[in-house]
Amino acid sequence: MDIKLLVVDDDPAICELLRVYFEKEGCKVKVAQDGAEALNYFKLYEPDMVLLDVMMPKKDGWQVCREIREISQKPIIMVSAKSDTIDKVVGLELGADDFVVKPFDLKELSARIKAVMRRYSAHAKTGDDEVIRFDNLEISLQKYELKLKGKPVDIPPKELELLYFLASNCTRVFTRDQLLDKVWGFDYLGDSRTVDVHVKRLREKLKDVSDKWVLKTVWGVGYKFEVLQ
Amino acid sequence: MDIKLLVVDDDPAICELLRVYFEKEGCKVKVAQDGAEALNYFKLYEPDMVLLDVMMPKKDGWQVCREIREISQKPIIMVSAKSDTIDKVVGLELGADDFVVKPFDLKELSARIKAVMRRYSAHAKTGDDEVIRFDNLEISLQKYELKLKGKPVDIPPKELELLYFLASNCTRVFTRDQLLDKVWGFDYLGDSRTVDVHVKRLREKLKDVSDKWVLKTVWGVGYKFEVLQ
DNA sequence: TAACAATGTTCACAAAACCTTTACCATTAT
DNA sequence: ATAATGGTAAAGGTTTTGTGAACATTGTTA
Repeated sequence: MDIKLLVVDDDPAICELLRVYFEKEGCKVKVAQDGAEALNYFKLYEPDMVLLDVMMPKKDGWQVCREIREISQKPIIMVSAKSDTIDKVVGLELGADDFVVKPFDLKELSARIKAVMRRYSAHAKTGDDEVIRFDNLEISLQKYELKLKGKPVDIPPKELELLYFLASNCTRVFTRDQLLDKVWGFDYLGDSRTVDVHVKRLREKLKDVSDKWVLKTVWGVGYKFEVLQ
Repeated sequence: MDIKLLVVDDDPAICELLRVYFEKEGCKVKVAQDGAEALNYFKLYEPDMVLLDVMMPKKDGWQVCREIREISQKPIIMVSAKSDTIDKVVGLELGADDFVVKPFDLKELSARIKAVMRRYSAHAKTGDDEVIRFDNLEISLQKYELKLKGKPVDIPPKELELLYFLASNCTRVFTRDQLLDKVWGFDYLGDSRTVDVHVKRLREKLKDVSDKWVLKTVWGVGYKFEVLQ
């Protein structure tokens, strides 16, 4: 990975960790400790990508993200301690390209950086609205919207994310633990029966919508989005 | 939670507390009181996860973590009295999977163990879809699906696993005990007639599906998936 | 700030699916 | 013929899942 990286975090230990790791990966790394410094370095240093912590004194990550977006479309990955869905949405709305939750796995972060760079260089601006479609079903992550039989239906974020994940990996079975991992996040602490309840509520909403697909229980294993016929 | 746990702490009271608690949770627990002992037990006992105290006489937790990482990728949770960020960063850099601060809440610790195990097992098998195919027969472990003559057929997990095993080792005979071993698990305690019943139910489902293979009884020995012609 | 609404999580119990054992009969080998 | 082995139906018993309701959390509004 041969890119210029700007790391923005008020915690020197984390900055140092990231610097060491990504220099070993072959990146050039510049570090900024607060929002103002970040903006200065961004203009001077012209990095290929920004790793931006959300919680910082003075100017927070959202503000920095907004200001960078006024002058550049370079990819930004937000880093936060909160796994809050709203945060994720806010971040993506402000033009961030990805979102990583502390404590992060360095390997995963590295993979995400590569993925974002790939997207960025492939189509600098395709504005890819990732929409999943099946019979009478339409899910847009960009709009965070669910349409059944063509009509928008209110749905809580977690349910939407779960349905989106299952539908975009249709026919494949996932255990509850795998779903917690993929949808709730790898650092989620909680009961796997939570998945059951979300599936139950999804099924209520999806009842009588289509007979060409179904949220199926695979006994002893987990759930899958099954496509029929 | 059915895992083997290695607890490393120089305080016997804490070891005992953890041992009692996690045995009640269904784990097997081994205790080591210092770093050297920890490494020996790790090699001998082959635990699924290590709970590792940072501050210990002689060899400290960092050192133990480093040495375990030289021989294994098994998950490690570091336990420390300091909530210092530096500690956390160092720990994660050394390859620890999570970090818990004393005094800890047993429930939270338990939840973290589950979360780490989830991550670990999710990463461990980036399963390609291993599909078994014979005439009019298709078994996918990833989809947990059985197709006969191209059409999906509902089937309980044990039956699917048994058929999958036999078909993926076709023409070879297995005794009931071997099947219990391979399909049910080496620690399964039960009657070997259980296999008969599953074979019977499989045969019902597989009747009239194909004449190019068959679940055959090898008298006095066991069963095999036989390919004809 | 307090009350409220929406969402997410946990819990307990009911329901369903599945697995195992048992008993009895059929088949095979000697 | 008889002893050993396999097939099968049915009866529990166990595990897993569904579900309603309570509780917790978060964000919103008055």
